[in-house]
Amino acid sequence: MPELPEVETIRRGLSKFIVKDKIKKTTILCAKSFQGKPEIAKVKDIRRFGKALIIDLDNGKSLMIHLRMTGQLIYDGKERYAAGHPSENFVAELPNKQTRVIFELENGTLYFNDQRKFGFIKVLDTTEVENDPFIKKLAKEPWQMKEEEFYEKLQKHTTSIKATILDQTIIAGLGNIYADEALFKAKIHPKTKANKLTKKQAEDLLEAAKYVMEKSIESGGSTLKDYKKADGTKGDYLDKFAQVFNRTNQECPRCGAKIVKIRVAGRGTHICPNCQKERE
DNA sequence: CTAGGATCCTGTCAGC
DNA sequence: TGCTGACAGGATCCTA
Repeated sequence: MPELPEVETIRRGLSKFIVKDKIKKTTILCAKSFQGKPEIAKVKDIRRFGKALIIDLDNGKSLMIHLRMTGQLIYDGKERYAAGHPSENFVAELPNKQTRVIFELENGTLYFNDQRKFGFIKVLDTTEVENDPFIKKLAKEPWQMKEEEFYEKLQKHTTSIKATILDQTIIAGLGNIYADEALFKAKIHPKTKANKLTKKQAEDLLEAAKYVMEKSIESGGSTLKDYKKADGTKGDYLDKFAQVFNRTNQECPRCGAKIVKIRVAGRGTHICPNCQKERE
């Protein structure tokens, strides 16, 4: 679930708590969730490549973390910092049955929770991070991509524009939410063939992708502070910026038509049938 | 090379 | 209440 904005939010938030602190002990509760041998070392830096997080250690090793659908990182020290897939775990007693890995640091504890076990942490030599297959194949992020380059890339793909922008080797960072949001903003139907987009549409889409993700990063993605409202009830951070995602039957904020949920590229897809007309 | 579908896993929710 | 199937903010592998 966490897409680029959530992972960037975690990178920024977690850095404040664990950079310069030392990992003293690692407890692996689910073997599938941790590949390699745990390291005892200080945290030097946290980097991000697309949706992957890299924790660089001071002994030449790095921890690559991919949260996939349901991963979360929750730091418990003097205060709690939780981000990733929003759930009750943000405020729950930890560890619990969804906790897969526990890192004990000098000043606190970092929990890696992951309901569906699709996410993982793996130990790499820091010098090898950029050779990791996932990271090596990763395309540029929207901010690094030129309009012309994006348009040229789309010309090579005959599948739906939604499937195309979800492909991290074509453009990095978008997931199901921001793909829907960007397509809505650019007024493009998700089933449109990628190579049928006009140059103007490609430009609008790239611009929209940057806009929706920037806006989400500014609002802090899904973090503890958004999760629990002042009255103690469950928050919904999506309400802050999502125009179509998870808003089936609600009114389109642009034209008032009812938002519809369809299936594209095997994923639930939200559109305004009036703003995003299917052509041909 | 492409594209579509199954798959990894656990949990929740709608419908009967 | 209990069961069943569909679905889930991701990516890879397999097939044709």
